[in-house]
Amino acid sequence: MQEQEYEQIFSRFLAKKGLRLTLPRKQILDAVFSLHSHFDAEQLFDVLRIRNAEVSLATVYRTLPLLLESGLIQHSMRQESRDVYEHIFGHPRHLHWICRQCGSVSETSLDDIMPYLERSAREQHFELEDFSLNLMGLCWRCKNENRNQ
Amino acid sequence: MQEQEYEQIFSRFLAKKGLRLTLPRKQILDAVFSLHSHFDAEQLFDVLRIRNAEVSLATVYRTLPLLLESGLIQHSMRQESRDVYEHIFGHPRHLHWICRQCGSVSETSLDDIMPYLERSAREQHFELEDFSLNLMGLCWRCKNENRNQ
DNA sequence: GAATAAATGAGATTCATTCTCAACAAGGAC
DNA sequence: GTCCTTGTTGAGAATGAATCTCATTTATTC
Ligand SMILES: [Mn+2]
Ligand SMILES: [Mn+2]
Ligand SMILES: [Zn+2]
Ligand SMILES: [Zn+2]
Repeated sequence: MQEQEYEQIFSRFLAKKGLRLTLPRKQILDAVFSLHSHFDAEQLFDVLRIRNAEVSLATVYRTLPLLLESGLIQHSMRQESRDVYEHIFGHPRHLHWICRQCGSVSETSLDDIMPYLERSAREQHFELEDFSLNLMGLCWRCKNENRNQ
Repeated sequence: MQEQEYEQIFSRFLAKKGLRLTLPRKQILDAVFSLHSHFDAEQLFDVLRIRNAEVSLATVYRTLPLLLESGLIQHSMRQESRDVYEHIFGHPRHLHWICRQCGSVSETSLDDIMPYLERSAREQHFELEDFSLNLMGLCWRCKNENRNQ
């Protein structure tokens, strides 16, 4: 398999910090990019086990902040008292609509909103690094379901 | 002291659920509205102790979801692995700029953004109940500080 | 091939939050 | 009033995601 671009990015990021792209880190990285949805630490750990990667949960927890700092993943939301992430390299930023009843999450574009946030950041001389916009309520499905009762 | 409007609101909310505005709940409510900044459960508990209200921490944790559901407070952010709230009754919604270095939080208006969110919610038939928009990065202060080193 | 610094797994620990449970109050029916 | 149901509370136990400790291993530098 050819070297992925995300691997180069992570490897360079690590090198800049005097760290190395070890096998466990590479396996975690690959697992993260094998997933195409939101995940928490435990789910990522499960994926690693399925892929026969011998990585401990401690190392998963240790690697997540590195992936965050490298910009390859983002912290997306907190659900059921777990931190939820997703990879963002190669994906446009988006916002999350979270149904409080069924827990479903859907995504929409940030295009309309970004310019305002960027302008506001500039006005305050705030160096924006990351952000999250999560909207809670009832999805159309649950809304209808509630109505029919 | 005259009865506060928030008390009426909370009382009615509770009644609708078959619950009562007991003394501990009233004391928690008053403590929440005596604060004019973000707070977490422990900080609220401290305020209650200072005000000589004999309320247990368990009751604080039990009352926060009720206050949330009543719409009197909102969950503002998560900081240092604590859930942070603030009362919103009588305050305009706003977004948070959180400095990752000094931990400071500043607020700006949501006016520019709200219409887009509301339109987007309508388009998806999503019933929006709550949301949070938190922006992480470096405040101007920390940005300058880092530059001068 | 020493010396140094980073990395790891296993298991212990932390600590915000939730749960359990026994005791207590409020309110309605009679 | 008493009985009964339901809600409320404090104290302390339990939970569990996330972090930390430490002994051991691995890579890098000189
Ligand atoms: Mn997403
Ligand atoms: Mn605020
Ligand atoms: Zn739903
Ligand atoms: Zn700062």
